[in-house]
Formats: sequence, C-alpha cells, structure tokens
Amino acid sequence: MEKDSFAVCSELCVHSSTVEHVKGEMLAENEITRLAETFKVLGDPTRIKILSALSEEELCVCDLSAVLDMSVSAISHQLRVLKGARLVKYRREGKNIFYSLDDEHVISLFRLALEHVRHN
Amino acid sequence: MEKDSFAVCSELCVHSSTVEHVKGEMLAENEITRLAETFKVLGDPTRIKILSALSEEELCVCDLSAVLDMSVSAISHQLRVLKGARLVKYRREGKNIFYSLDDEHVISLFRLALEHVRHN
DNA sequence: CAAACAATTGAACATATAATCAAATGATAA
DNA sequence: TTATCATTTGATTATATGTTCAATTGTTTG
Repeated sequence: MEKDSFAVCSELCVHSSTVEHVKGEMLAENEITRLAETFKVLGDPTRIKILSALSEEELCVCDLSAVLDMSVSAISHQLRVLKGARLVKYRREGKNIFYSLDDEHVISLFRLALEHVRHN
Repeated sequence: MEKDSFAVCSELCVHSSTVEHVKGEMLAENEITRLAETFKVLGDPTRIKILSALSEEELCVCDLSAVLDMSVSAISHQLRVLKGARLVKYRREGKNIFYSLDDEHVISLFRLALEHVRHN
C-alpha cells in the first residue's frame, strides 16, 4: 500500500499527489515576490549596518556616513533602497535629513535571523 | 543647552557624541556579515518557493522541479545555496534525494516578513 | 555489466547590484 | 544673492547572481 510514500517518480518524474498537494499550499505568487524583495533588501551588509544604527536612534545622513565609515553618496544610495522597501522613513530638519526605522518588525527579523546564524 | 540635539554637523560633518554612542551599540562585524548572508539567501523568489514548498513536506528534487515548474538543474543549484546557508538538509532514499527544512526559524521569518509587506 | 533514472556540476551568458565620482538640488546663513 | 553645507542623483565600472545547457556522478534494475 501507499505506493506514494515511495520515491517512485513515475512517467513525468514526479510524485503527482504530493506535487498537487504542495502546489495547493504554496504562498501566493505576489506574496513570494514581495517576501523575496524584502529579504533581498536586508541581504546587504551596508544596509544591515544602517538599520542596526537606526535601531539605536534617529540619524542624519552624514552621521550614518561617519558611523559606517563610508561615503555620504554610498549611504544615500542605500537609504533610497531602504526607503523603497518602507524600512526607513525620514524627516527634514534644516539642512539635515534624519532617518529612522519605519517598521520595528526589522528588529524582530534581526533577532530571529541571529538565532539562526548563531545556532549553526 | 544640548547643542547635540541640533543637527550641527560640526567640522567633520558629524554629530560626534551621537556617532560614538551608536558605534558602540552596533552589531559586531561578523554578525552583520552572517545576517546579510542569510537574508541574501532568502532574497530570491525561487528559493522562497522552495522553502515554502518544503515547509509543507519533505520533497525530492524532481518533485520540487514539478511544483515550481522549473528545470531540475535550476532547482539543484538553488538547493546548493540553501544547503550552504543551513536552511535545508537532505537524505538519500534510493535514487531520490529528499530535502526538508533544516531550521524551523525560516517559517517564523516568513511570518514576520509577511507581516511587514502586508502592513505596507 | 549496461541501461535508465535522479541529481549534481561547471561553463557560459545575460542581468542585477554596490560603490565611486562628478554634477545637481535644497536649505540656510552671510 | 552668493556662498556653504547636506543630501540626492545619474553615469560608470567592477562584481555577483540565476538560469540554461551539456556533461558527469551516483543509484537501482534488467
């Protein structure tokens, strides 16, 4: 019984009932896209540093530049990406523009991902 | 008082006491690297789909290929990446190799990140 | 052993991405 | 308004990445 429990990749090289079941349970295409986009934005050390810094306090671009020891331009380019992903927000104060976290979920994401990397 | 609370980016264009404080609180360099690496691996729709499928049940490569409607080779290349990040593990059973999640943290990460994308 | 199947590997190609540099905005102060 | 400071923008370059294709490894079965 239960031929299905064997790795009999019949005709089309697929175990059809399993495939159908899993297909039905998959995340929706647009959710997958947005999940991947979000993680991709988090998948860069410079952006992680920026978010890590902003999790401490609101900072202007030149301060971020000093904290990370990188050019203002490089920081600004990355802030643009973070803004696009709605991970940071900003406000102007005179000549300065202060950035801060737009979503505290980021901190939880860091915590979880750190558990993963520390556990391995 | 509190000149520091103003955006006076003195001499070096930095608000030094803030910068020093934030520098001290930043995540360690190696943690940042590993966090970014983990998120980068999650930052691809194909890999998200694979993980989403595996969160349902253990699957062999050809079944994953059928579920995602992609070539076995493409799937295999991505499984290699996921293996490298210790996100999936595998076991051989005859001609088939069954993959499964190596770390249930992934599911929590998905849940959190979905909250973020749905909230925006 | 040879044939068939499942999966991995490596090279190649096209695309995406991060930092740099130079130039352009935007805002304030002299 | 002119000068200066803070930030953004666009083009460029070097590098990284995902998929394809062809070839290979590993396992089972005839």
